Amino acid sequence: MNKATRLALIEKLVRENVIGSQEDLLKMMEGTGTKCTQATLSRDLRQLGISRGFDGRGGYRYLLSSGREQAAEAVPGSTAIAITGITWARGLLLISTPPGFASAVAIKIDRTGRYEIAGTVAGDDTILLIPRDNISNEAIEECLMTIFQTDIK
Amino acid sequence: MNKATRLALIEKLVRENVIGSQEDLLKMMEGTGTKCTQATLSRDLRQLGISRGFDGRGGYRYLLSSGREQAAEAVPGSTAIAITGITWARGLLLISTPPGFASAVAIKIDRTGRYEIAGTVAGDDTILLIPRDNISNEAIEECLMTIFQTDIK
DNA sequence: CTTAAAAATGTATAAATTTGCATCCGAAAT
DNA sequence: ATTTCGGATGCAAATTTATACATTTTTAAG
Repeated sequence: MNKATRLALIEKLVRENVIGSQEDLLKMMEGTGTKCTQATLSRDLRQLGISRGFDGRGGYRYLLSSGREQAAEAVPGSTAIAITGITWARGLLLISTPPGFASAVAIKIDRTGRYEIAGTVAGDDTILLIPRDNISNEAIEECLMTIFQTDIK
Repeated sequence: MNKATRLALIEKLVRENVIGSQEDLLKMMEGTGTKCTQATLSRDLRQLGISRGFDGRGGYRYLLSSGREQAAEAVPGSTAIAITGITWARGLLLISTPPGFASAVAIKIDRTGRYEIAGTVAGDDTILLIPRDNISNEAIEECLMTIFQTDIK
């Protein structure tokens, strides 16, 4: 039994069940032959981006983070790692970041003054990037590569 | 001081700051004259649907449930001067403002309820204005002229 | 195969959050 | 003004989660 198997099991259990505590999850794992301690579970949940929210009926429930992407390990001083995902939609690029990081990343993009990028709008953990007319998605992605590659170790 | 005030303060603080524990939030509340105990905070957070997630850097952060954003406080006085530029792209209008002014300007636009404008999204220094289908760029620009001309001395 | 370094895990403990219970406070009714 | 009722709150205990530390396991390099 390896860690990947355990993480997969945990994600599956959390996705398919209403689980209110780590102890409950542990019990659920017992039958499967893939067990661990509560401490390990705590660490696993963080790695999976699974946090405890509310079940809407007065109780708690573990939930997969809405962002869906799990952030890579942080590299201090780097903003490149603050991009956790990108999605194209209607000619616009949605950039995901960890909570609170959107502004910092957007500012970095804005400062380059790249012509291809008409502008950005940053929320808390999402940036909307609007390309100029007649600029391809590929060109924009290349811009981002250029902007952030020096930050990537 | 009543509960509604406290809840509003808590939501505002959580929305605008990276808060990792209830104790931290308590300390932040101290200066405001609206205080309570950590136990009450725990109950308040549940009521507001605010739960603890991850900040993407190895720490924790309290988060509002499903990305509900809240309009910022309107800035009294002239907002016309707060528009530093506009750019059309992909049928959308990007409005630039000085840092921090986007919300105030966007609110002013929204309040007019102009039919031609489907909606706006404000970041910190940029507003994305989405025109309704089949509305010309010129019509939108005229709307803005109308909205802001009274502010222009 | 052996060794060194890194990663993973469990144990024990600390830290953080939740909750039971008693009390307090304010609104409505008498 | 007094009583009554229900929500709100603080306190302290219980519960739940996170982490420091030691140990084991895995990985990588000779």
